[in-house]
Amino acid sequence: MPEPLRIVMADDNYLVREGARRLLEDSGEVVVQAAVGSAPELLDAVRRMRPEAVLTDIRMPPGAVPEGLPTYDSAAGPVNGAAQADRTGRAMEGIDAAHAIKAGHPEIGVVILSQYVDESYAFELFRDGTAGLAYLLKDRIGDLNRLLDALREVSRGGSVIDPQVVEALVTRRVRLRESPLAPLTARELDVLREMAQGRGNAGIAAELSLSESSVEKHVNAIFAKLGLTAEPLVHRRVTAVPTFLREAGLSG
Amino acid sequence: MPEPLRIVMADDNYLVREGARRLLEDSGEVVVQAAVGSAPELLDAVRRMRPEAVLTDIRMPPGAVPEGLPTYDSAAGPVNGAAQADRTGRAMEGIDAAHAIKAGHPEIGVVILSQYVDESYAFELFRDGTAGLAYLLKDRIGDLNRLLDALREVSRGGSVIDPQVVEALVTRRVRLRESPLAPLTARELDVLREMAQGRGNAGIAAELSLSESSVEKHVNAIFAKLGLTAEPLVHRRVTAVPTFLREAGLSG
DNA sequence: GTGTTTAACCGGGTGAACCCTCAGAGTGGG
DNA sequence: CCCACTCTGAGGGTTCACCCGGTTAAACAC
Repeated sequence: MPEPLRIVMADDNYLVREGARRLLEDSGEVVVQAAVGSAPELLDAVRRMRPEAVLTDIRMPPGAVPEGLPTYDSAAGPVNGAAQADRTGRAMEGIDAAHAIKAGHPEIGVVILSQYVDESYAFELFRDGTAGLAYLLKDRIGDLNRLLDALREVSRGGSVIDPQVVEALVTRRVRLRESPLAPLTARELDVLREMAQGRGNAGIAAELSLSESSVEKHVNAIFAKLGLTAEPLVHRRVTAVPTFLREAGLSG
Repeated sequence: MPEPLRIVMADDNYLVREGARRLLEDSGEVVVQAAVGSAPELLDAVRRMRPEAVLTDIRMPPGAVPEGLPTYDSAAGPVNGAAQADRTGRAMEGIDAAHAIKAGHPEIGVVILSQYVDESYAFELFRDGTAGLAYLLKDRIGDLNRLLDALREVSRGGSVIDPQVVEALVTRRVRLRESPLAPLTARELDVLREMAQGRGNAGIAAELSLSESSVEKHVNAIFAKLGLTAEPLVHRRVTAVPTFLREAGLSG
């Protein structure tokens, strides 16, 4: 049996953090040097402990965990967080922490755990390369070995990506290429964006410093490219807007 | 120290299920008779074990967990789930299971764990009363005692609701009353719904078996009640639609 | 029985949104 | 240099969406 792997782990959810820590330690294959609840605490623990690998949730609060909630530090025992900080809603603090860790300690592997497949997050995680990085889905970890294997793999510079995440990355590229917005020119997108905000042609003209007839020209082209042919009972302007909002959400 | 509480727990997430089970058992205050990964398995385990309390995630798949993923049954040891079943996307299987358990065994308490505050789920959980039921948020469980206290409370017929959930229930009622859609008559809502689907006045007239001038009359009243006064650069029809979609999502 | 509200519908008028044709300028590729 | 595309703009015409005032009928509350 190889020597246990030294890791630091982070999850702001108490049950996940303490439960996973217990499972990993009881396996005998991992030493959990710290189990923390926020991104700053994670970076601090990595600095102090120099683990071989890090296991973190993708959704990490940027501030400390709420006051009174304990985390675990093998050198100092349970510690209390600082004053409560509000969530920013950004779900990438785990990824930001991974990049920061990699920048400061390239030899430390990082395993990111995510509740959902989100190809934009995976894309962001791997933008500087995949070495020493893993992206796993919480609901598809069927036993502890899968997690232990990932930790070991990243600690020696390898990479592990859940197949569903790979598939999502591939389909994202295809959907962007096949988006109904793809044939629109930049100016047409400008006009459609203003249209989606409820502006009439005069309002769009004012906003983009164009004449109304130019706006009309663009609007007609937009309808044609989105395949919105004139139909007697349809209000095309209204139907163009959700198309734009849906596709804009995809790419922006 | 009182006698340990006998519980059955359910969560389709392996890390949460096995980690929480380990934490609870190590506390010495709980005996986990079964730890399962799906709603049917939960109901089956409750039938066989007759626990004093149940701890379940709100988001439970209706089918068995994927093949090969182990769950734990203290009488039978690790068991494998049946053939893989797709997720339905409904997040209330945990609540449906709670209702089923309460119907069959009123003396068994149920603790529901949820990742998010969702007042419609809480409303649904408590629609037949709150006795023997708890609704807790995973991210606000700071230590094991909070969970143990809830399990004990529901096992003796009490009720525990996270204050954030109570607040969400209260603000839901207020928001429904203050919705901009509240002053609209039923017929106006019909017209607005068709409008939101991109129909012109002629299309709405055809769909609702009305004349166009009746539709025009309703449309004008809708704009007035939504406070959408005529402004030179604004296309009111386009701005009415997201208002409707947002508010309809709230109450639907 | 009376009054109010909702729902339906019409006619007339105005303004905005399409829709087509024509035209000029700038940019980039072959 | 030529061609295609994008962007801009105008004029003329048609259609649709508002907007107002008026009417009738049904349902409900007082």
